[in-house]
Amino acid sequence: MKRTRPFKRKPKRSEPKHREPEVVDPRNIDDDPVVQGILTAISQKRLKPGAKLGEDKLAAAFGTTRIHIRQALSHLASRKAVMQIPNRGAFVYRPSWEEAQDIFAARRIIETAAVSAAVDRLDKAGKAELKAHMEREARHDRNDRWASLSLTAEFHILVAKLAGNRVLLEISRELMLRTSLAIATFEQPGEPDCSPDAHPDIGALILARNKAGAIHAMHHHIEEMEQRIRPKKGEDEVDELTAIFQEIGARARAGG
Amino acid sequence: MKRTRPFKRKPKRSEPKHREPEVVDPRNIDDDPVVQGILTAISQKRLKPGAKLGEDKLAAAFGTTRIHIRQALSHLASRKAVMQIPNRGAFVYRPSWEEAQDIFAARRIIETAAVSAAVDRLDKAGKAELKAHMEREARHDRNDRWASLSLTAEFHILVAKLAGNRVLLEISRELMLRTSLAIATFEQPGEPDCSPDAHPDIGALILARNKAGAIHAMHHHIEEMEQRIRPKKGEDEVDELTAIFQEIGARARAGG
DNA sequence: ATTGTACATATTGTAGACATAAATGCCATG
DNA sequence: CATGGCATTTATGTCTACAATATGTACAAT
Repeated sequence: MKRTRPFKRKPKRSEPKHREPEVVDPRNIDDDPVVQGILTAISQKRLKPGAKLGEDKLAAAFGTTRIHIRQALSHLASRKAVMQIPNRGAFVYRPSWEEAQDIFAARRIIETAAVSAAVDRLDKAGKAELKAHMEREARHDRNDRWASLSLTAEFHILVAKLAGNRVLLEISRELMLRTSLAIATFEQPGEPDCSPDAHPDIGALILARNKAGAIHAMHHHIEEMEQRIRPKKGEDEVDELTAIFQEIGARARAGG
Repeated sequence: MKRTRPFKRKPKRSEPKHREPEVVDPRNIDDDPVVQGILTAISQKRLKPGAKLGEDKLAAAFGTTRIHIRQALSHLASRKAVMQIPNRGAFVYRPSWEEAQDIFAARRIIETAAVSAAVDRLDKAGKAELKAHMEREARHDRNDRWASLSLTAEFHILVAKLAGNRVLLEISRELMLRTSLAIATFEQPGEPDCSPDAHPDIGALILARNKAGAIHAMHHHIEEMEQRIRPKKGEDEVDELTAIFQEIGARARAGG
């Protein structure tokens, strides 16, 4: 070493100047490969609602440590993609029947508004994007279930993107994911998520700048999706039990 | 001990039966006192956008360890209440000007829909709640800034609650918080967040079941809020710099 | 046969220590 | 007087080990 300082000049640092963060790239946890992986697995329905997400197994699968897994899981929990239970672990989120209905209702509100804005703002680039997507969706292999699921989701995301509101886009993304969980929980086996003809119709109406028509078509489309799910009998029994126990628990907390 | 078992009967466990979680209380990270504390501090504008949230300081302030703080911060980051920057720490989120506008636009869409649903579903209990809130808001101490802020936020939350859609309610909560960050970032000093007469008007229209009128009033109210904020000159310069540096960074990454 | 108890195991939660990166202050140099 | 390098300090990121909790199995008791 060149020189040791014999003593500290200013032992107490002068009030650390709080420089606010200006020119930096904020970390985006959504780019985390673990988060991405779990999300795509869920939206492709390879992970079913209620499936256990063990930390060790995930760590081994993704080749990282438990810390990253924990961070990813807690992020997914705050987006209601997984449910965390103390000392038991993380599970793929399973919405209740009421929540499923609320999700569809929220989507009706938000996506009809998105369609409206998309029609208003439609420009050349937007038209091109929309046409490109519609072509891809028209001639994709319908037997490839995973591709179908991805494409149908992308259509709704694309409409939200064309609306030009990033906040609404984030919300739509989240609702899309929760929709696929709702469908996975309550679907009748074998039916597709979206009816195959709805997207071309909506797309064409947007391209034609038929605002009222497009809004109506989107509303109807989401309504149709909702009508494909049914509350499961077994679920109702469980919900009944849950309600009973919750009431008991509440009484216990209140009474003493 | 009573007896030691000489050997294991089944050394390999028979495929752990996956019991799905049914009757359990999922952890709600929102109940965490750290999360609560930071959120209320933000919505009361005691923490300003850009303020640094050091882990050690928070741990000391809340009397807990860094682990809990980290969890809370990462949760808040995924709700866009704080921004995390690698190796620098967490800061109270500061929305961009575009984001602020998008937030208000999203609120116009969602809260007008909420008002509409609230009018449809209004029952005795709802009327009572609404009246009770309006009275509290009418005769609160206008000099108590924190109480005012809480009350005005509660009105919007109450309307979302009356709409009877929990998903929409969560979204509204999140947008409320982000609104207060947007206002804190771009407000003209000294002006209140909400105009004082708007809430009684909207409440009266809901009580009168005047759906169209209530929707229009809510729309106008949010528009008015939005018109109180202005892009800051300094911010624009910074944004310009940010854009430049981001471009440079992207070029560097692309070029090698 | 079914229920209750105790131990074994697996998994999650937590704490502390260590590694690493950014920010600050000091000092030399132009 | 301003600027740039160097060392120190502070703060964050990560790992490892241990503790706490729940689950599963075997066995005893009714």
